[in-house]
Amino acid sequence: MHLDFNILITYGGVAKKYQKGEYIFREDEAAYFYYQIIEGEVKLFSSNNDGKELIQGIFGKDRSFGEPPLLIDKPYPSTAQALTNCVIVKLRKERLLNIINDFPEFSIKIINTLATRIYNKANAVHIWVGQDPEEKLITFLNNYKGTNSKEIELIPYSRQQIADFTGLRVETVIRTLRRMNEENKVKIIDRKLYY
Amino acid sequence: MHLDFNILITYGGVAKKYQKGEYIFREDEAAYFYYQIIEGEVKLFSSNNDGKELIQGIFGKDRSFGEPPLLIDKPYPSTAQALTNCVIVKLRKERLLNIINDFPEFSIKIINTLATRIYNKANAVHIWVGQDPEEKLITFLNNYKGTNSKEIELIPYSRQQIADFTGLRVETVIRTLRRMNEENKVKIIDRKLYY
DNA sequence: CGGTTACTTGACTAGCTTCAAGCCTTGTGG
DNA sequence: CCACAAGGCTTGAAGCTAGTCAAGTAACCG
Repeated sequence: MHLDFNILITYGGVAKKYQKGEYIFREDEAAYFYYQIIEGEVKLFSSNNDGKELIQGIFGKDRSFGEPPLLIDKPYPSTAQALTNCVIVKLRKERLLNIINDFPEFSIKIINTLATRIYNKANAVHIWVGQDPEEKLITFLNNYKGTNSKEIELIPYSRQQIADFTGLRVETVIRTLRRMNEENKVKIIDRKLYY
Repeated sequence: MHLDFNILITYGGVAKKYQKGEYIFREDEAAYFYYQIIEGEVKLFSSNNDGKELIQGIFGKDRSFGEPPLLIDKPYPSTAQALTNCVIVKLRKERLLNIINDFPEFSIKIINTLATRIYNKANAVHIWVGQDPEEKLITFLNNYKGTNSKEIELIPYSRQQIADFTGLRVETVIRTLRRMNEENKVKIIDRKLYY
């Protein structure tokens, strides 16, 4: 989802700066705002008892995030953290509802956004169905490409991030990718991963 | 989501019987219909290369399913199969859109439904974050109770279904549940599971 | 009752995780 | 411009444990 900047400001949205590493919201907190990224990258993740993270998504410019809990008045099931310095517009829930009221065509937009996210999550499940690490990694890579669709491209994630996306350990990711490189299933050039 | 039966029929919905085991739709098929269960239970699942299943959900009376791909014109990411003999209303996509047009308040309903599903899926991710089987099972059981919220209750799933929900193997589920029973974390009476 | 399905148990094994250590790259401050 | 710190990446060795396979038992259903 992505609302026009001018509309956001008109309805009382406020652009706020976040330092790299700063938290935008945390797991279990109540949801009061609609967030849309103007600049920078945001990581959305849940963590388990041991502090291990599972990344739900990494978002960039013009992406909104955290709407589902906002829309249904539930606490956040995950934490949002700035990966880089960011500028993010915050808009109070009531104001978002005002926008939806004043521009009914947004309903359709929201429905499509939410349906798309469910669809993507349903696909992401394949990552965890896969028994062996290679299957998980391939599914992860395909899902990433699905949203971009070029032929072969740089995967802009660190080994640790890939591990946190797939639920594997860094070492397992490294070893598996190395083997897949030898088998020409991925390309690793100068430590960078291509697929 | 749940539409009134009379409205469904008025707009051209057709009630159809499905035998136990019959498929309602399959992974990768195009989506043309809105489905709502009148009677019986439906299992929604994806499978991997080895034929191992991962259950996305088991639904009963008055539940609709499969809307996200329908709304965004994508093929189904999972398969729907009748767990019992079922009666299900099928409604062509255009007719569903007609209903939405004629009853604008449904937009809100749909948005809430979709937001709720995303929220639940985000929670379900915790199932796979968990390293050890016990953590996965506890998360699964909590998620199940979350939608019902009674104190202690029968879990109406077979060991195999729990395995397919959590991505574990039947044997692992059995052994872990037995240990959890000994440690009073769950109750097993006469092979039935309570939590 | 006979057949089918679900559940249970034991033994074994593969391979992921863990732990520990070292290397490479990048950015920063003197 | 160089030295150093910090973070990411890589490797090896060892242990644990969930998966696999095989067999047997209990419940359910017609």
